[in-house]
Amino acid sequence: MGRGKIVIKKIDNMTSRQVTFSKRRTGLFKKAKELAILCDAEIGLIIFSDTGRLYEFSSSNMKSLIEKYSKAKEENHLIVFAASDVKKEAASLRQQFHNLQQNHRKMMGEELSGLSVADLQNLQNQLESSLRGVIMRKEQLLFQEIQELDRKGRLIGQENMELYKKVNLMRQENEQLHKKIYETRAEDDTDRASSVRHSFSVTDETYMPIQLQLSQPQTECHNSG
Amino acid sequence: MGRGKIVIKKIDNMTSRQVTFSKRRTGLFKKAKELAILCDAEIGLIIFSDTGRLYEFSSSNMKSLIEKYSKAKEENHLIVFAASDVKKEAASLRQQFHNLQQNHRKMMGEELSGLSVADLQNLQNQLESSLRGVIMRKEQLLFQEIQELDRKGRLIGQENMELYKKVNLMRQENEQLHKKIYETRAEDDTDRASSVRHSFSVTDETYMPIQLQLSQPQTECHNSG
DNA sequence: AGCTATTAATAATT
DNA sequence: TAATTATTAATAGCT
Repeated sequence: MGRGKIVIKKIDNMTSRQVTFSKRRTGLFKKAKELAILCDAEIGLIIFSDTGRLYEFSSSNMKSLIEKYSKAKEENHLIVFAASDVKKEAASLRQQFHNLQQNHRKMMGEELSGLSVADLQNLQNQLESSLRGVIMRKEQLLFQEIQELDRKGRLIGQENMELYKKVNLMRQENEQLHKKIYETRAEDDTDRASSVRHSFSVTDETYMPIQLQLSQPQTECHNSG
Repeated sequence: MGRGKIVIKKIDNMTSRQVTFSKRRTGLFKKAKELAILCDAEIGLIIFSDTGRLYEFSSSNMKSLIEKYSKAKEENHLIVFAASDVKKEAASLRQQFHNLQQNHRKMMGEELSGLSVADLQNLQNQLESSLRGVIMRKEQLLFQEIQELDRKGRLIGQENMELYKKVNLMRQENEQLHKKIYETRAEDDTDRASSVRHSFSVTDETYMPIQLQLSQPQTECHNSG
């Protein structure tokens, strides 16, 4: 449709490129308009020239068209359409955050200058109430820990008792065995037997006090022979 | 460019409208592409058919083109371009708000179940510190108020003293006037003069104690005669 | 910017 | 729906 056929590639000559751009742009806009009217279509056309100039055509309203487009694309949905909503939410959040921060600062004992005596009394009551709650919770935890330690201590104490009973039994068995050896070998070797017997002996008390220290490993009881 | 010339108005016949839409849409896209290539332009074309179907062409990327367009328009700038930024900010604010809220709840003595004894101790220290600050501030305010009341009370007391002095002076003046009348009228009318004299008299004490109650209006002092 | 020879698009038709 | 074609519209190269 011109004096000669052309190949579709970038026009090198800047002047003729700009001329062609002007002509074809006009033609494109015209065709877009015609299509919109003839076929009752909604059309948006955005053109940036190579120099960065913006040319646009919209059969209705470009902003609403872009919003409609973004909605239709679904992926961009949030990016464009919900922008104002997000902005509102952000503003609201900023406000909420600010309020909470003010409140929190007051609770931290900062920025009290604007408060009346009544306000301060309320704040004091709140803090005292919170403090009571925190102390109560802390004491509850500490009490639970003490109970747990006590329970473990008792268990270990019982285990100790059992072990002491065993040790006592073994000591008695040992003594009897020593007696047998003493009776069999007559009276010529008293010293050696006595020394051996002493090396296996434990303290005479069968009573073992229950101790609550958990850090003492059980093995220490066996080693103390 | 067809078998006959046409006028640019909406095509009534639905079938031929759809056919024309299809043909011209193809042609429009082709021309848009050609313009983009020939003149190195950035082009975006959005078409919604009358049935609501979306057709689009972009020489580069539609999203970035829309962003560029919005930037160029300036008015729409925030709507599209800053959308992602706003979303990020909103998310960040949500997070910050949540953190602060958690923190605040703990300070309010709520939701302490997740805290260790050490955490609780820290919280207790913070609350005690805040409480000290609040009480200190409250006492400061109360002290200031007391000082102010004291100052006002003293002023009113002084005023009272002045007034009492005046009253006493007037009483003396009164008495002297009564004496003059008594001397002039001889001794025949003592009772009447005495009653009149009594109606103008005030209490004998010239001493007036300074009172700090502000709620008592000054007029009451005068009435108590 | 305007002109026009020529190509490209497309309306009507099959 | 797709292809054909007569006709109009667009425009490349020129002035």
